[in-house]
Amino acid sequence: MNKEEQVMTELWELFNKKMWLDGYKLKNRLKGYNPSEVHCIEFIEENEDSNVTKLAESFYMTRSAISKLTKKLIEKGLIESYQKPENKKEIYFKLTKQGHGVYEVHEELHKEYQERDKAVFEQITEEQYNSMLCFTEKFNKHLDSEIKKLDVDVTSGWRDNL
Amino acid sequence: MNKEEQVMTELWELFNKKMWLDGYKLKNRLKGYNPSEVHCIEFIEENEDSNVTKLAESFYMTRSAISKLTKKLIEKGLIESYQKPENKKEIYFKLTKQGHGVYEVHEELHKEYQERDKAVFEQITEEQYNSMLCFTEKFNKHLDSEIKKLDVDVTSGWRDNL
DNA sequence: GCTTTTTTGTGTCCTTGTCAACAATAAATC
DNA sequence: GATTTATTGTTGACAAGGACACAAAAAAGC
Repeated sequence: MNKEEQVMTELWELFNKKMWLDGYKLKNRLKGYNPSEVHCIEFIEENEDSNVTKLAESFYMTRSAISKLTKKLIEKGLIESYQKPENKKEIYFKLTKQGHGVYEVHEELHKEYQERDKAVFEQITEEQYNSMLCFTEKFNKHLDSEIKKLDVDVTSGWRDNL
Repeated sequence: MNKEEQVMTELWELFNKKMWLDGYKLKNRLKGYNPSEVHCIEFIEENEDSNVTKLAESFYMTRSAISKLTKKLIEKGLIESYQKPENKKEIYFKLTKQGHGVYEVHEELHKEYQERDKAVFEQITEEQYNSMLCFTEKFNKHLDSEIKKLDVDVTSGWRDNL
């Protein structure tokens, strides 16, 4: 295996493990809420005037899926929707008090993850950080342009733009 | 945002994009097969005597899901199962000719991905590679030990070991 | 201004994966 | 060697998300 493959493989495993582990902790701490819901709450808190489309773009999911997810969050009383007088089409979301409670717990959890992984990051030198950031930035830009080339809406079904 | 968060965030985005993009290409090239199926075929080809449990562990999925996936692959004529005379419990899988055809196409696709992303990897110095591999290896080992601490079976439902 | 196109959100059907319970076999314990 | 425990794979009910089609509103073109 060449180094390129090796890096990608290791990153793949890393992500699977971290997602599994974080999800496991989350389900134990926030019973009744799954990672998607919490992730959604996090985004709404941190991005003003978020709507179905913005959430879908950010999560690389369909608008359909987000529409159902937000509906459920409204029913659970975690978020509420609002509109602006000048636009009758777009529907925005914000957290309720209860939703904010979930957000806070998740923030704590996030700190716990960092604490848990501190041992790893402490060993990373400034230079190594820069190497990685250099790599991730380049790769992200590259993928953005490749996705753009397709001229496809990331938030809709496959055939929409074929 | 500190560097640690920055790295993780960028890696997260990178993976979402790459998975979306590769999945998109795959669905166009191998119509009728989805990423899970192809991923499964790939693993079976590259790991002798793979069974439901090994697949589940590797994919961080439940045995239940893999059981259904392999069943479908058998029905589609892409893989076949076999047993060993000394063990009546474990069921192993291998590819059929048709399955091997799919494997080959996926290999080509994989090379295309590499070709597509070559521009990024060419800019990475040997030293930067080593930095990243150092990081991923440490992190992977760390996560392995954290998962092991829980003493939970990754391939079964959440409550099995609680 | 009126028509056409795009954007935004939703509903229905279908696929995929989890959860939980289960049977069959193997391994461990006594 | 018999009994208990763990492993392996399967199934059915359910939940999450995608595919597709649609209506309503906004934006663009004329």
